[in-house]
Amino acid sequence: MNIYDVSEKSGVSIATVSRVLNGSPNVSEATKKKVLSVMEELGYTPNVFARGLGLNTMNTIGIMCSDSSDPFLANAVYYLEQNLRKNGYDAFLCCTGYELVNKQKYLQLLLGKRVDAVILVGSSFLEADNNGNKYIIEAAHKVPVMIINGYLAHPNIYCTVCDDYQATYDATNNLIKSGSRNILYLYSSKSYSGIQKLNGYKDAITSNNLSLKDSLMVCNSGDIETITEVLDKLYKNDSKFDAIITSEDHLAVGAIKFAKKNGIKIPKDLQVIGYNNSILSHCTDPEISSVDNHVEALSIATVTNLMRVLAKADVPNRTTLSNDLIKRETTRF
Amino acid sequence: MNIYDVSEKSGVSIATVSRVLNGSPNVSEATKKKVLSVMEELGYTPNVFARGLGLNTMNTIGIMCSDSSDPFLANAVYYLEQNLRKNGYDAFLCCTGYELVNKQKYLQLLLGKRVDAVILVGSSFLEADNNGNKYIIEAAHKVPVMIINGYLAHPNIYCTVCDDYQATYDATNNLIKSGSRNILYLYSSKSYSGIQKLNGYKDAITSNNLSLKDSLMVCNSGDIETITEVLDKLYKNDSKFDAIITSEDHLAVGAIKFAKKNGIKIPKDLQVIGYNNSILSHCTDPEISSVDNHVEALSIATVTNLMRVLAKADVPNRTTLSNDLIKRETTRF
DNA sequence: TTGTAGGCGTTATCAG
DNA sequence: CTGATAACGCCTACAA
Repeated sequence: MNIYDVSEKSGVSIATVSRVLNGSPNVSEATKKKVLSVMEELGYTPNVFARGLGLNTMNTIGIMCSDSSDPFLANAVYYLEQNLRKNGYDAFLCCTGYELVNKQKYLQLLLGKRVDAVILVGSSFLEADNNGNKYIIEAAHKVPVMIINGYLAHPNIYCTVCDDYQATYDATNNLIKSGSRNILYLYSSKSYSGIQKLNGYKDAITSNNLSLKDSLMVCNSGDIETITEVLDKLYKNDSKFDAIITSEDHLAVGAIKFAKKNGIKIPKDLQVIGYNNSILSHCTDPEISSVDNHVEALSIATVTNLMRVLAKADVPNRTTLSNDLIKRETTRF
Repeated sequence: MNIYDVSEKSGVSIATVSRVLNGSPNVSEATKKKVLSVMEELGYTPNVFARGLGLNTMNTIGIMCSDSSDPFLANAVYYLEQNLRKNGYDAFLCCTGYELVNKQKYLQLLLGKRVDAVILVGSSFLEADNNGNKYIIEAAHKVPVMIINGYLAHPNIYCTVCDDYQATYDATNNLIKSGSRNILYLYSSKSYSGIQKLNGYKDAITSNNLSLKDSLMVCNSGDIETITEVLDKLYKNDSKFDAIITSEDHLAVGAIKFAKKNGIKIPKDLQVIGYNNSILSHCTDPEISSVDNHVEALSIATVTNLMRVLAKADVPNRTTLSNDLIKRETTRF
């Protein structure tokens, strides 16, 4: 079943069939109608491989994420796929894990599949060491590279980030204004956005003339239970804190559990702020005030930018979206 | 940069280059070595479109799920992608939503991309009305169709399901054995697995000589807050229940919140069982006893079966995996 | 408005 | 073991 069968059955040349297929205006209404009806009758579907061979594209975008089961990333992947499809693109999903060698290997695989562009979801793709980002830059020589929540200044790389610095700054500032003095910053990774948030925290502390303490900046990549224990230990070791701001909702869940365990009242004696405004923030009691980073908006902006890039339109290297704190029951302001 | 360039530079014909490319044994060690080094030098990558055109496959599998941001589905997609890749296949992701027309449309799109098989994740793909499943059967005429958590008896359709009937039966049974008499079954959808669970519940009730009450089987697809309200209303309307078994963890979260709101002690006066053993079951206080349906095992079994199908090996139409109840703090047994 | 013919980069079938 | 050549199915000048 190919273009020749259609051509034969409808009594026109394959060129005309092809024209109909691609909506060329240079076809008479009559033949167009005839060809279409024959296609329908035969149940003809153009072969994407042959088409790809000629046009050197199959309208496919590669989505890379370290772990698509992470709630934030899962959401991003979901919205990306939806919006890509709206624009006629299919999405290759590629879960790389967190090791550099795998990220490199999978990016190569994707390029080997001749995708039209690559979208990297999550700042975990950017290494602190710039050497670790070479593979991304190399890829950008071949196809546009879109990055969500990470920034790399290079031609053909387009980043969509949310303003994590400002959000954390504001959140910390609000905690201070509402009376907290010893604010613990709890984060799980030193990725691009992890650093942004950390800086927001630091600047808010110092600009309020409070002193920055290393003991109040804790990095731990463990799960809820681990986090609960970590906080417990800090507390028992006489670390004083009256607020916790986190880089991920599950860390905030750990904070809630820690407080309950030790009979600490939230938000009276301890304020807690989560990040991502995921379903987790609704599950606990009290429910967690959390920073909403607008995954959907991030995803839409990324796809919109990508479409412009593919259309050779002008697109800025970085697009920044603002975040909003969703106030629930773990904050006093 | 194509096979001709390599051929020319290495002084052999394109046929030989192709043989090297495909690991044919009929190539002398010497020429093989030479060709490989030239490929390396030129940074040659075979064109997947041309290859696809010849072989009529690009080693691609379509994954369809209604909503990849749902924690359970997100996990499944993650494990599927990982295991497909291990077997040399790439995955097209396709989030269809819950409307039949879209499911049909997207399945066509996927087939149009000439995928080697399709995996449907989640029982939401199976309609109660068998007419609504025609599009799946039609697809099975072209490529193997794998279904996770759904069952459709038809050639070239292979289903991997977890034993939701048994799990719900056992869970309900345990609730009864531990003293509960009025058990509320709370579910969110009448999908294939939704029905399985419901039947397990019913049979456990009747086989314990308790009476089945319509008022104790509640279907609601709302979010946590909605569920809390629904339970609240039931309670205020004097509906008596001393245990709640749910078809999804978030429903159980709603149950916890309802209990807290009304000062009901868990598990003393109310036992609660969740489903999916997702991160949500760790977030609440008390933590939720939940049925683990082994998403990873389901995904692995599906991919394993698929690989066998593609290799023309014999595969049963249905593979059933058992579930396990993970006991936490909301049950007395 | 329509048709002819060449090209896209592989694979596979025959000869040698 | 190697090489020439015909598919694979579509797009697109160029010609008519």
